Amino acid sequence: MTGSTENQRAAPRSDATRATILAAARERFAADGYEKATIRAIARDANIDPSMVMRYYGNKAGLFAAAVSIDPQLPGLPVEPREEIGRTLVRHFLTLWEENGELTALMRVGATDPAAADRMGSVLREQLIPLARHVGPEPEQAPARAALCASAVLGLALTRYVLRFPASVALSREEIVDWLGPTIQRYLTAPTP
Amino acid sequence: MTGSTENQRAAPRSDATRATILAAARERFAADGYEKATIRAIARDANIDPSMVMRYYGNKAGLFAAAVSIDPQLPGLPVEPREEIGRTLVRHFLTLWEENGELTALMRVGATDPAAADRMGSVLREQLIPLARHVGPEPEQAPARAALCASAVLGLALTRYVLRFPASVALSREEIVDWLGPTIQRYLTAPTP
DNA sequence: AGCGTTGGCCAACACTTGTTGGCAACCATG
DNA sequence: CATGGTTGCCAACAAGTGTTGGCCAACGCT
Repeated sequence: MTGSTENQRAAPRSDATRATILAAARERFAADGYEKATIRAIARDANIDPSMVMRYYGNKAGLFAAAVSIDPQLPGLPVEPREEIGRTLVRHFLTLWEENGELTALMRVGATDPAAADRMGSVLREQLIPLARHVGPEPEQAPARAALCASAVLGLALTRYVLRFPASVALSREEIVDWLGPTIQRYLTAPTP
Repeated sequence: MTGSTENQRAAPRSDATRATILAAARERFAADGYEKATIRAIARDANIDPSMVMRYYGNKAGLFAAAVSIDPQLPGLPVEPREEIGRTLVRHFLTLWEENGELTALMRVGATDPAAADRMGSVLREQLIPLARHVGPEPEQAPARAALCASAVLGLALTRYVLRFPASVALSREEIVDWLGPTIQRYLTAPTP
């Protein structure tokens, strides 16, 4: 099964539908969450038979795992104007969220599924906390500071992209950066209050 | 059917199981979200037959509506040391969240169900925005300021009570007040950045 | 006692879900 | 041409869902 020693005869057209399924899955998961996004609905969106989804991705969990891959490249961020890191982070997360809607899906699912929740937590553990340790004072406070940053960023994502509060959706990118930037900056670098 | 012109003969013992069902429903909804919290599971928790749930609450939606009633009495808050309103609000929300877990249920459900999302939004509309209008400068900015406060508070609730990030759970009540208080204060009262 | 009302359970319905196996068409290679 | 693997669809399965109606036991009344 897909174990190919010499599979170079031009991409089979299955790859096309494979991608189509994945795209449909992303949209559905983002829009409806895990349970309400049924395989049948996803297959219908992709103009494909439900059984094909199973063939390509094994089961629903596998499809979800494939649909939502997350890695905000935090280590690649410019830390340099150190008093600007708050704004930089907010901008980074905003583009991240607007470019791929899978993040919304991940939040919707994480609200009920522990596995997805842990997946979000891994970003905190492996990227945000190290960043906080690197950029802020008193390294042993890094987890707390990072958690606060996460709550600020995810809170905005929640009200804006998941719950879609009109007042939150109405905020412009610049407003958000101007308001949230200093908050993140303080959470990361300010001395303990 | 239940159309009673004269139903005053002392609380029937059905009220007891009625309450038992409601309690079980709250826990299940909070723990599992709307779809995964099945009527059968709730009934099992309440040591009752599933059909009783239907009899008492009509249908699943009705049960959820009854289980999750939310009204943070924001208007009743002391606004007075006006430079303390940030801390006051954070403390208020923390106790609110710790006293009744239905709020966690509401967030879990709001992540996928638009009706529940709107229900959360109503709190913003009817209580937070008026508060922001009353306490902050430039009343026409009240929606934006209130939305930012909501994102901060809900973000913490998300990471702490829903996703249960260890780093967020580890925060003490005082730490949270000390960190989030100034943030809310700034969102509400600071001049436009 | 007999009566109706109430609180409760059981079994079943109709439906949707994820998932599986069999079968028809294609397409490149021998 | 034949062959074998790929790509796809159809029909069905078993399990779980919300929901309904009928039946039984206990209680309060006259």
